[in-house]
Amino acid sequence: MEYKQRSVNCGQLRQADAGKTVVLNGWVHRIRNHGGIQFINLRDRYGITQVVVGEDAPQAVKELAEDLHMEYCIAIEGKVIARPDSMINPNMLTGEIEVEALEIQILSTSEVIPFVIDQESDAKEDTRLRYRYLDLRSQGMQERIKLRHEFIRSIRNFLSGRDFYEIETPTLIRSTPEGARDFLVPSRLQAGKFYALPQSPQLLKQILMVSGFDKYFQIARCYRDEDARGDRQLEFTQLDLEMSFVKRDDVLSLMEDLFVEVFKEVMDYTLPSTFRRLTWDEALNTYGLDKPDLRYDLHLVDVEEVVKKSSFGTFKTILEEGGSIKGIKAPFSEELHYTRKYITALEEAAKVYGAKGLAWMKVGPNRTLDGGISKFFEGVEEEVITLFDANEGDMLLFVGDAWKVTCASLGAVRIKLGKDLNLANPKEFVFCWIIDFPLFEFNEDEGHWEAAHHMFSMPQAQYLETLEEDPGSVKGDLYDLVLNGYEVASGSIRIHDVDLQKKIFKICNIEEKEAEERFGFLLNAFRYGPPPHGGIAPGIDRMVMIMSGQSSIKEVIAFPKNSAGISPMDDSPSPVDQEQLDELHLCIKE
RNA sequence: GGGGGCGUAGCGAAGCUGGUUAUCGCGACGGCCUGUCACGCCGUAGAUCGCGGGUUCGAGUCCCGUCGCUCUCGCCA
Repeated sequence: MEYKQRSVNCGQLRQADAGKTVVLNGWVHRIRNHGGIQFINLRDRYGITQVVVGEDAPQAVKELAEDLHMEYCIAIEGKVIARPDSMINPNMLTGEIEVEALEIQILSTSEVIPFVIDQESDAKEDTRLRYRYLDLRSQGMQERIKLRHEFIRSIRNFLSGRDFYEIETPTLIRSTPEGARDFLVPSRLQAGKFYALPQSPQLLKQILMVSGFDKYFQIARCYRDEDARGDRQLEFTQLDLEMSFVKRDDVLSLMEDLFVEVFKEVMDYTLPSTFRRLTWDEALNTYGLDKPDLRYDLHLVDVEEVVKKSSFGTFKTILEEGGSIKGIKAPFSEELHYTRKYITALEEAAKVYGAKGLAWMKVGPNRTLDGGISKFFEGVEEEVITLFDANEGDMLLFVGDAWKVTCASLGAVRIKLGKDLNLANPKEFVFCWIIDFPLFEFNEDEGHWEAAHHMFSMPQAQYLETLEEDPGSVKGDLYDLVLNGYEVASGSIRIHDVDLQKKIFKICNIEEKEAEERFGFLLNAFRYGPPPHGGIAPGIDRMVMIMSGQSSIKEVIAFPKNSAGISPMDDSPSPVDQEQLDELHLCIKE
């Protein structure tokens, strides 16, 4: 079809363009028909331009204009007119001008759309995903997809400038069933055998280090067959990165430099040149979780000493049994009243993470304690108040339980308070490092130790001697990067010593034969002069989500899946033909 | 697998303790309108109230079951 191709886009024209004859291509965003005069807002990726069809317009244009409907794709040829001052629309990029239509071509028509394209679609997520092609037309989605592009481009620029090579690794790889569940791909050529989609390019990038590509990165798609969450999809994108001859701090400072530059470039946001570091122990003890939102300070307080002096038997028993008692101060608030109902809501948040209850007391006038469990603290009020740096109207909340439960429960209370008290500035971005993670955790169900992160992370030097005797105490050269309460990157210095690697396998209850089967190719590579190396992998989707102020990763992925792993647009996953199954040597179990 | 929330017209919502013909906005359709920019005004159509069963004289509303969506715990090296 012959049609007029655009000479300008819909976000471009200004007063200075007045008088020009232009062609615009775009979608009919809104029509305002006043009888004698008609306004058409024409939209494309770049903006919206007002087109006028007035009394003087050619008859053919007037007739065609009457036929237009929302989301028709059209071409307009017209003359740029400067609007008189009184008609300038300051809310539009192109509000200084309008285009007087001389010719209109309908490039394609649209059926009645299921929801109106607006700044943000107000349709339910399910509907938005079914008609994702329409949802993506909204300004909000367009902006987020653009931000994502610029974020990735800026990362590529920075790393290329630092001598990194971007190297692709296969997405059909060997299944190594640790960690998350693998997505499997049946092999046609090798009957009964399967590829797996990578949970991350972990082993391949380590092998690239053995190959001498000492600075590698990749914008890598990763696949984990686990239940989705607001910040988790079946497939997601990581900046996968690895370097040789580096120590932990080299990786951390590279990331700091990277994000300082990228945030400046794509957000015009100035980050500090280094990020705060918390050890894993500190993070849990102080904030209750390993991904604290440090935009606000609200922290947990260890109250074991004062509990010992109190008469609160329940808590004392917990201490005697090796548990942990902590508290948090909910600061006095004009807006939020600490009613019974609200305390119950906080308690519910704590219970999700295993707390049996949430004890409380109020700080009264003249440094007194009221209500709740305050009667058990007679005589030590001053100590409690000092400990929390509390003032009248503050509420003190306590959990006593196993250390992890206490931390996690109060961490959840902290997050709820932060949300309800609006403590976090949505325009602020606060990074921090969590370092010194434990290398192993004990799997109660299976009765053996397993890697807390993955099995290729280096134990810290001072634990090398006692590795096997006391795995629980071993800290690894592991680090997470946290942004506004989300884990946005995770990495470690890797093991590059075959014997040490075998020792780790053994602690994780993996027999030599089994290790050989699964990771033999890595161990083989390690026989030929592997360099010391380490890396990290920031999650692209999560970071763009946070940067764009969203709380769901789906808002920054063009075609995401829903929480059941279904793509409502193309209705995948879908059944396949018997023929396909036969070729793959598969049969479906009823 | 567990817990919370939701499901009413194409879309988004209201519908309190059960009670006539299920309401509103957007959108659609018809009409009027020469300066709007979320245009305005008049009118019209459009709903097996997710589905199945039950209680009742009477169910969108109550009960049981079921399906779907969503958030979340578990899970996510």
